Amino acid sequence: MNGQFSETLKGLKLKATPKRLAILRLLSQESTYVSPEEIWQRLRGRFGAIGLPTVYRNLEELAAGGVITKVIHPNRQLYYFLCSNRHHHHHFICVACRRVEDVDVCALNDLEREVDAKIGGRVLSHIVQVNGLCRSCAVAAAGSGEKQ
Amino acid sequence: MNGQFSETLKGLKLKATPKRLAILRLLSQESTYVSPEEIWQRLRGRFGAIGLPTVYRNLEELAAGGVITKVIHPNRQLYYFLCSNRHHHHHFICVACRRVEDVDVCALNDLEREVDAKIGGRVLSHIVQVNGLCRSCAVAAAGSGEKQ
DNA sequence: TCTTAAATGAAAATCGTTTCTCTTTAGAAG
DNA sequence: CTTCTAAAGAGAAACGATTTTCATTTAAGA
Ligand SMILES: [Zn+2]
Ligand SMILES: [Zn+2]
Ligand SMILES: [Zn+2]
Ligand SMILES: [Zn+2]
Repeated sequence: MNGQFSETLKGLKLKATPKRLAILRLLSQESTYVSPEEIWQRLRGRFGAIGLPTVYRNLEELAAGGVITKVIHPNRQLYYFLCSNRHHHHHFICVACRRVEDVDVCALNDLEREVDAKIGGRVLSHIVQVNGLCRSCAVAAAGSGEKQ
Repeated sequence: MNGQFSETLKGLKLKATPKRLAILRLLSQESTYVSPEEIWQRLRGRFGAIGLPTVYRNLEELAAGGVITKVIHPNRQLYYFLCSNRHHHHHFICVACRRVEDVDVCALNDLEREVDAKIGGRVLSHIVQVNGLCRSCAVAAAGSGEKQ
């Protein structure tokens, strides 16, 4: 389990430090997207301490290495999510409870090709994300009275 | 021309103030995405003055009203773009020169339907954006020596 | 005009994120 | 098991884009 993560880190040429392993372990157990601050709060007790900059740095490195994913949030803050789905896909995120669901959109390679053909140049990255309320949050919202 | 914008603002129940009209005019003449700060800089001379918060507020209102579009930028700062294409579509953005090109992806309604069916709940918004280098910027980058 | 809610500017606050600098440590080499 | 060094981390401070506050001005309908 930890060996798994150590391998992952070795693959990225990152040292398998306790902090990194803890961050990975936490993310892997979490089914929602999480902010650096939250990760920091949850990790503070264990270890003597962990610095917030360390959390930010590691999350950034892991995201750059493709191990975790950044969430594009309407509030423009940073959130990360570890998804074990190894195929190219994208996400539905619940803005209320922060759950994440995989979305397999078939047209993505087509998309990149279309852009490539029409615009030329180089595609560096693409974002596809659906924001909303998951079923339970939508039901809850409907239960109390809100718009419509 | 200004009447056009006044109508737009009236439609959003926003007063047609000189500042708003100027922001709209500026955006409509611009073929790239622009930051609030840049808009502010360019508008300072005309009028006695315009406040940066005013720029931020108005851009946000216009975006909320669907008149302009937010760009999701890798550097996580705010950028806006006024696109006259009235159909549902998304964008290719050049991270170098900030040009914006329309991308018509056919699968979008399908996407929302798929999410709706698979996940349930309520879809509030979706993001589709392709980031890269436009043709000329890619050529320029290739011209000088960079990675690969 | 007159009236009023909306809009604005200037200054200050906010706060998520990053930088700095010194100390510690993982991991490879011997 | 030591030694060595580049990488990693802690804590504090800085940063800076964005937002808030609040007193003043203004668009627009009556
Ligand atoms: Zn996933
Ligand atoms: Zn939810
Ligand atoms: Zn370009
Ligand atoms: Zn467009």
